[in-house]
Amino acid sequence: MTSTTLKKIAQTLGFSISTVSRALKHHPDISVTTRNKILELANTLDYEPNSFAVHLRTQNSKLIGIMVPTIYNFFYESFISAIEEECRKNNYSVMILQTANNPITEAENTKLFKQNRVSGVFACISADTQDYTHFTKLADANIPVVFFDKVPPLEALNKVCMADEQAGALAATYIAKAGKKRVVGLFGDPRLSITAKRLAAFKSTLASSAPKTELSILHANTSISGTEQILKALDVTKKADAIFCMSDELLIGAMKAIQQKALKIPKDIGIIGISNGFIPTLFYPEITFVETSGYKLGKLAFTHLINCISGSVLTEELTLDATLVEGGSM
Amino acid sequence: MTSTTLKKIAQTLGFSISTVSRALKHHPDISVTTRNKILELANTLDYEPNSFAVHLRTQNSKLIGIMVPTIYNFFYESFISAIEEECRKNNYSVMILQTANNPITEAENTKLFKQNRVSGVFACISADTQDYTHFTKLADANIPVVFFDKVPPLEALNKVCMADEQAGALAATYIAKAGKKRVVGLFGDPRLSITAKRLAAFKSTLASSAPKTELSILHANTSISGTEQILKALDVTKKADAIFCMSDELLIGAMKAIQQKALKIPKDIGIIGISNGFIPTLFYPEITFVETSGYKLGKLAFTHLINCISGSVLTEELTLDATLVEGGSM
DNA sequence: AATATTACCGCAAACGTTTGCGCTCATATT
DNA sequence: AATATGAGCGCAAACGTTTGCGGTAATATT
Repeated sequence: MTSTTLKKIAQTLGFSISTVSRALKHHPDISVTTRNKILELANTLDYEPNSFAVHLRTQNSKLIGIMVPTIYNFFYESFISAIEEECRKNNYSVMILQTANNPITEAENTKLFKQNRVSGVFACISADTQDYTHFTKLADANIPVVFFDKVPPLEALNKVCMADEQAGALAATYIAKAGKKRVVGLFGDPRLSITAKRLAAFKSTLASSAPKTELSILHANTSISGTEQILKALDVTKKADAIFCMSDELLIGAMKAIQQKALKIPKDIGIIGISNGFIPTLFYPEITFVETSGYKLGKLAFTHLINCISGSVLTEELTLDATLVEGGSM
Repeated sequence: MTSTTLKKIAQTLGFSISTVSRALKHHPDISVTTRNKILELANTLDYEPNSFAVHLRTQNSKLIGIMVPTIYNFFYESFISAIEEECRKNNYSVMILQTANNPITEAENTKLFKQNRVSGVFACISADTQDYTHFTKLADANIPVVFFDKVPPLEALNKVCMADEQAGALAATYIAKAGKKRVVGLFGDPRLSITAKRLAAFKSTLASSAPKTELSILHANTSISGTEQILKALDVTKKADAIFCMSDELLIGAMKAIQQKALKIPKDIGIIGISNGFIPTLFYPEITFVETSGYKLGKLAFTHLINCISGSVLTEELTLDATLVEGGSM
């Protein structure tokens, strides 16, 4: 059984292909009676337009690419969900590609996007990416790119980010208010702009709102290394009384160390993170965190990309506010 | 800047379109010198074949659809990763669609797959799905479907599943060997075949290898309801000394209850799950679990689908062995 | 020297749509 | 009764590929 085409419908009904095409999209040129005949047959024959033919003809793929390090991450997942929702509404399809934080794969993916003539792409770069030429090639091919979350440190790009400074400051303020004295800050790859921003704001806010607080900054790229760092930090004589983790991954690492040391939260130690909200609820008591909503970011990014596609191309950088969600961990 | 086509290359070089096309795929009819000229220009012009035109002409989308309840799940994620890996190797693209466990969305998605003329689809149905006609429509359109994980209770379908009975039995054996006396089994939606299989095997194995064990079976559809169930179960006078969770979601729920009750693992209570391996490592000590590898399942499913596409269509049901991974939770 | 073979390349159709334009017939306008 | 209007439909080109077939010129074979 080969799939039904306009031609087949036209032939069995005795109309021309163009009439059938127009009837199916309720073109006013077609009379109601023939339109109904055509619609009916199309329905029973389960006609679905061949999107390859459509896109080839219209020169509009109605396809949007999303590139993330991994989809197994609540933040990206919710970002993707938001995009999917909007795409469904606007008759777009999504093409999701993972990079696994590998710059080679990243470059490969941009080629795939180009082959598939995507109308635009959302990209979250990996930590190791230094060369951005594959992205400029996309731009050369008239494919707008909106970077989100982890973005290149370059000017004149479309970026949609969390308010990283605000998030860092919010956490610092909370720790200061709780009256903590010895704070450990666990941060990610220092090369990432997201790390730099969160770190700077966290540091300066803590310094100004609680000047006497001891603060030690640790860096870790994986949850395992996070565990090791925190275990070491907890082995000193003057133990920390609060930990701040700038990401879910690091929070997972820190929590394992705390459980291993059998420390009670929040009695023995307080902990606060920056998260999209899933990981903090896995524990009891639930972890207090600064919320960074991938969903809202996705909605924002989508409208921005649509603007870019439609031509109102004003490269700009948008940011999304952060809010604090209280658990019982401090 | 519009994208480069065969025509453009042909015109600037003075060759015909067909020569360019053949040269680019190293057809023996084309001389080495012209081939090199063409390859060079194509390279500098950054030529990428228009996949819409290719697929329209070849009648082969080289596109594979994956439908899952959610991508935010380590099991599905690793399944998808395996598929992506194979697709990259074999020049396929993937189209990932989520159902959010909504049968309406599920039906919509099959339409999208059909529109995009996917060569085949992997589908994991949602618990609420009762009507399978949208899948039979896919089959009518000559699009093979391989069901995985959660599959319809029908005959004559392509299915790729975990060895659910074996997984349930493995967990039961482990509990019996540990000498546990009062066991709570936390299971998912009883309508799902996956639940039925795991439950039956778990029950009978436990009954035969440790006949004197008290066993109470609980059902929960969400992690929250899992927490509630376990909290209730822990409130009775004769507390359970072991908990079995048939899924990650339920494990999360159970762990929250245990943390809330401040029980020590494994001293106060033992716990074992069925998982793909991520969630159990979030805790200390890490949870012992029966491994169900989404990655391996993906590899298996892919070769099966390729067989179906190539026409060696023998509807069959494949299963994948389960193995036990020891943590320190029992 | 005549013929057969081969290397290299172009023609043209087809995949399934969309859409500008033009055609025919019926109705409305003088 | 002659013309203008419009409703309803078809023609044909185009989107960018792939590919069977045929053609020409150069080389090999007798």
